[in-house]
Amino acid sequence: MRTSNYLLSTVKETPSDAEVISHQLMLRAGMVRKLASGLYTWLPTGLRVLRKVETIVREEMNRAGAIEILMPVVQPADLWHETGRWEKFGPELLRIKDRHQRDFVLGPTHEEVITELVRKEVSSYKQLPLNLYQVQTKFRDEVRPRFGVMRAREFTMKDAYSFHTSQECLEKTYQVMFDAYCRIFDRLGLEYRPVIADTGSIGGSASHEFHVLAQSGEDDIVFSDGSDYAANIEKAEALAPTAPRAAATKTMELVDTPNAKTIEELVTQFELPIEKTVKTLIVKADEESEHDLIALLVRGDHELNEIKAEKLEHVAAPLTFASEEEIRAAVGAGPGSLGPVKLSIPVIADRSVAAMSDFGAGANEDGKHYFGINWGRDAAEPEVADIRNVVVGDPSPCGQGVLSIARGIEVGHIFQLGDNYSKSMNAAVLNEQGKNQVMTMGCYGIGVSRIVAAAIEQNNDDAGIIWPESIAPFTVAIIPMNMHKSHRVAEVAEQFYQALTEAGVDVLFDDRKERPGVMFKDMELCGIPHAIVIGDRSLDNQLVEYKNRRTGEKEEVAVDAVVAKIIAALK
RNA sequence: CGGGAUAUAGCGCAGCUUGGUAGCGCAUCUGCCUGGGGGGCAGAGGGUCGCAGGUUCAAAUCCUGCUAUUCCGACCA
Repeated sequence: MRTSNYLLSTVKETPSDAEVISHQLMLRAGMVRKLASGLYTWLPTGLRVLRKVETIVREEMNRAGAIEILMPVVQPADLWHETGRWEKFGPELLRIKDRHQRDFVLGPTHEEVITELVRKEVSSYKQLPLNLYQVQTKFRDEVRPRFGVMRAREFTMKDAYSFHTSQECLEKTYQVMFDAYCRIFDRLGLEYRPVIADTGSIGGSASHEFHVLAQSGEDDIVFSDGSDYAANIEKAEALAPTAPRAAATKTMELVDTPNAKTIEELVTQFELPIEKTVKTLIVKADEESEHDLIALLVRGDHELNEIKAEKLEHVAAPLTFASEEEIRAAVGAGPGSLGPVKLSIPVIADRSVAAMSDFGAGANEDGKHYFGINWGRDAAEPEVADIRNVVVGDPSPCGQGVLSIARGIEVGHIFQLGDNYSKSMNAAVLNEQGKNQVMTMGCYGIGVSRIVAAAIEQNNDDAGIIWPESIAPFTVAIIPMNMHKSHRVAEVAEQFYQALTEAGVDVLFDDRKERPGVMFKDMELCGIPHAIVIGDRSLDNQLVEYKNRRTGEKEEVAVDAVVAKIIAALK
């Protein structure tokens, strides 16, 4: 490609509304442009990268035995009613009507459509297992789109769905997909980790996420230093303290705490160790509970894990915090003065809270706390559950090592769905006994457009993007000095361009009538891995300069050797 | 959903307090110079100041409403 025939669209200044580095660089390098909140146009350079990612994903999916199809973005609401997700999905699901006033959705995912397809097309166990995938646009009406294509509303996703007659068969395909994902992220040249994950709104049992490690990631990933255990913090189990609860040493006292509405205020004003305090969070109970509200207790220095909490029996899902009015009506005190003593609603305590003694908590009376509370004596022994986020230094749930935490960008997610969708949609085949059998499903997603941003988060410097070779928009840049005056330079540049193009290399030939500095900056901003600089100065000695974007190393190479050198380096 | 901020040339911003001719840098176009790191000189084009009302002789500027964008929060006990 010649820049004179191309839309390079690079920008010198950093757009003011771009927060993270990948978003800034994608705008500056002319990869994407925003059309509206969460909606992006892909410019030629961005599209080239996107396509390269797609190609790697396709190659590895095909290699792993998956078969490509393409399903519509617009889906009839009927299917979503069948699975109950029309109600469950919430406002993220964009609902539209056609001219006949029939309901449709813009597909945020395709379980319904694929299950509808397979229940019609597949009727015998002999046709299974089957693994179908597509690379398709998804739409999720995100609460807060941000970070450019990292969390966009419209985005490109590879989604695969497998169908089986047995759990064993599903597990086999699940493992094949797990391995294929590792190959994909290896080839993409990214630093990533597969982690144990929650299944979220998609549903199902076993699940792993693939995270690209980056500071700007939106998820907390938990690692053990004593094994290869890794999990999303949503899913990482906080083990019960091994030491038994210490015996009570204090009597409970009622203390006036008019200015302590938060744990922090309580701790600083009364010199209480934060590990001796308890937070009381009031959430709504589900319809089957006898009570409207439930109290959740975590230690003052811990955070509630909402995913764990909403899975508890009698806790309403999605987790909903009670309003101040509801709390006052039920407890008689407002937030800031709540605690387990003489509390009239059911209490669920975190494991670490259950192991506490002589602790402080609200008195359920405005402006007062109890200090020196002990379970059994001052409050009934609570129901105990794991409801907190793990923290750095916690013992690993695998039994070996302690936990550390890093940020990750979720770029892949695989699930064993089981019969969640096939059952509600009655997707069955005849088995070997000639009996109807509901299929077991797996589903496997990769955020293709998000990978482009994630790759930049991991690969950039002050000058711009540093693409891994496998997904660079161009592999080689030809940068001629003063080409429009020097015939010699132009001739050599043309010759390189043809030779590399014929060799199947993606070349960007900067034939603009620009000054050298402009061309250098643009090629570096765009992250092209290899550059050949041609100028009269070195041509005098039959040399040109080779420059590596990642290492920054420069090398003088003989004019007639540089093309061969680069082609060799690419293999 | 709650709170804050912003909206002026393609991009980044000033002007608004104290109402009175629409401004800067970059980019764009023309010419000349320069030609190994976003160069120089000279000239040019480009704006219903987010939208709709209101106040006023006069509104980018003051008032009201709306829209869009963006940041923070949504762990608060």
